[in-house]
Amino acid sequence: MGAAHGLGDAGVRHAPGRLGMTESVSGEDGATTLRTHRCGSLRSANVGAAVRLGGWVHGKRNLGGLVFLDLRDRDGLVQVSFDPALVDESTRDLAASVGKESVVLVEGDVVARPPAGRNPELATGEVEVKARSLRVIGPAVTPAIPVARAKGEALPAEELRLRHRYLDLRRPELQHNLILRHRLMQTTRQFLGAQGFLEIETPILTKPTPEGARDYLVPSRVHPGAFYALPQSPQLYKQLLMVSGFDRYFQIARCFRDEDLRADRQPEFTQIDIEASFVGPEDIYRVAEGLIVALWKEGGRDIARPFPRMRYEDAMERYGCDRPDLRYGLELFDATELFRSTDLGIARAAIDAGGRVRGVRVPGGGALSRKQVDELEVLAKGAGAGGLLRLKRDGAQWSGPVAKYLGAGAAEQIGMADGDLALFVAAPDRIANPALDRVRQELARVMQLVRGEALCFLWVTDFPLFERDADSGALGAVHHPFTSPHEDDLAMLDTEPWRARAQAYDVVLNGTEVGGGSIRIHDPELQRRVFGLLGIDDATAQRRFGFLLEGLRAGAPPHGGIAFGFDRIAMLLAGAPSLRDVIAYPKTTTANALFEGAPGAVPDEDLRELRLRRVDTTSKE
RNA sequence: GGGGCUGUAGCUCAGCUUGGUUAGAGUGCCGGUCUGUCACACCGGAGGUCGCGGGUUCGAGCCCCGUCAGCCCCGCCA
Repeated sequence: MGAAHGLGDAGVRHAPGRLGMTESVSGEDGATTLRTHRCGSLRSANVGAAVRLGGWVHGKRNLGGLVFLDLRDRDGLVQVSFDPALVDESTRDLAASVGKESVVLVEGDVVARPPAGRNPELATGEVEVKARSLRVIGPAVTPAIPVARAKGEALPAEELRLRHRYLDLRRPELQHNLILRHRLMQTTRQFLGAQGFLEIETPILTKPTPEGARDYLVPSRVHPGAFYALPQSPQLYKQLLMVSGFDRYFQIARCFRDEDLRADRQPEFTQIDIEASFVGPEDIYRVAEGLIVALWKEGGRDIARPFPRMRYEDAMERYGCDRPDLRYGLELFDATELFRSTDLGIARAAIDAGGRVRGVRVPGGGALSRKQVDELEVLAKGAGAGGLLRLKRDGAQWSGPVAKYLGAGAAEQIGMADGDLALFVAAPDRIANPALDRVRQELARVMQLVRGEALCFLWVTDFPLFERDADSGALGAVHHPFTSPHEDDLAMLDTEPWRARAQAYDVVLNGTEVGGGSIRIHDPELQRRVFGLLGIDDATAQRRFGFLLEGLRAGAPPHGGIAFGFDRIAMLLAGAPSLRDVIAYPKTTTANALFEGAPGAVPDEDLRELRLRRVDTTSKE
């Protein structure tokens, strides 16, 4: 945080290629008929120039005879001085009386500041503008929330920041975030365009799909009682573009899902959507890695490729998670054999029921307090585990509830060194995996195992094609119903389809999924079989996805693709704590738009035209 | 659908544990002094539906119930 009124990011500002200064966006200087430069772009090289500036009054210092204004625009701040020797009294009085956040036009001369008067915390701190004239052309009422903040001053409540978004967006931090977002979009277009990908837009008003997330619905006026849906993704459209022969497609696509929000989840969000024909997974990996390298480079980070890969099966076994954070170790291991012959009831019961005992070795974990381990157990239980078994080594001493059940030498087999801790969950994998995953992540946090700014990218491959509902046994698609089975597992579709792998893959960064995709089914018969396994009969498939099946029958090339969460990437590269900080006008956790007040009521006559009627929902069901 | 945290001056917060005089601080805002500040400094002033509704009580910012909003999490997100 820079000193000057929280203008911020002083360290970043001077790092070449990082911050969205004029030069790095498009090379223009902002000159118009009303101004010659942007305020924040002035440097020592401009000394001697007569300039006209337009900007917002960021701060004001009135020393009596001498008045300073800090003038701000998207490039930054510059100090403007009103010296009684150079301006008449009325101009100086105007400068002294202008309200913060007013828009003014200033004419003046760029001068070098005397050495003692320089401000090293300001990019323009070597110079100032000595004003000759001032016009207040956009007077501002006192801002409801501060734009300029003192060092260490807290942000206003997020509710107010969203309500007065036009003010919040004036803050240099958010200006930086949106400028970065712009640059990432340009990088995407440039990179994919150069690879022969065509940017093609697909409809926003689409056909409702009962599968997957809830749709946002739009009533049709021309077809009373019928609805469009806003797209959850352009999936089917892009597959049909492949059928049409466009070969390589991309879109920076807005997508909509009517589900509950999180800090990293908005009801409308942006994906980099990619699809290509005559490809296998390797082709997608190559393009995706190239794009990611380009995006992170634009964000100021160099990353190595190719990314390491891990099969889904191995990720679950070693980390209990399909998007493991590889910035730290703490791999899981199987201790079933150690416990099989013991009298430890919990372990025996779990093993007899077909489960396993798996655990995590924690080097130096003996230093954790009883309370800290108790808290880990709370997390494990919250994730569904019955408990967390503890074993601790202190010199030659073994302690913890598990110690006395293990035979001689058993503890050594676990490979624990002096001062180590081991934590076990005895349960079937579907319970142990999420529990150990939580424990592992919390251990990394508590023990501060993540240091520096490591970027651990990873491909997770060979996801299962289906997941089985724990109660009904019904199959659901892990990725989506159009995902191609692994060619080696096609035979399993008739015998044990739940074991079949998919040609599906995710890109994971530090435990966060940044993208995912698959090779699609291009054979209409195979697509019908997969629909069938998913419980979608021919008639239903025809009704919902007839246009896809029809397209596949019209001569479909093998194709596949991937989609990246663009907002999430922007958030990561901006170092922002929330998706809301990289979206100009985001929604709240109840999907409200506080600034413009959406969603809103509509007049009854509009509803009549749509053949809709308001229904009283006050009585709870 | 469920759980947690928060809501007091324009903004950020204290006051709530243990109900009791006129609800405070910093900042911002308004007025004044000040010619090199950059969190300018100094002097003075205005500014409150304690989110909203109900209840308990002689008395509620504080206790209870409900409700609204924001944030975080679980479910959900093919």
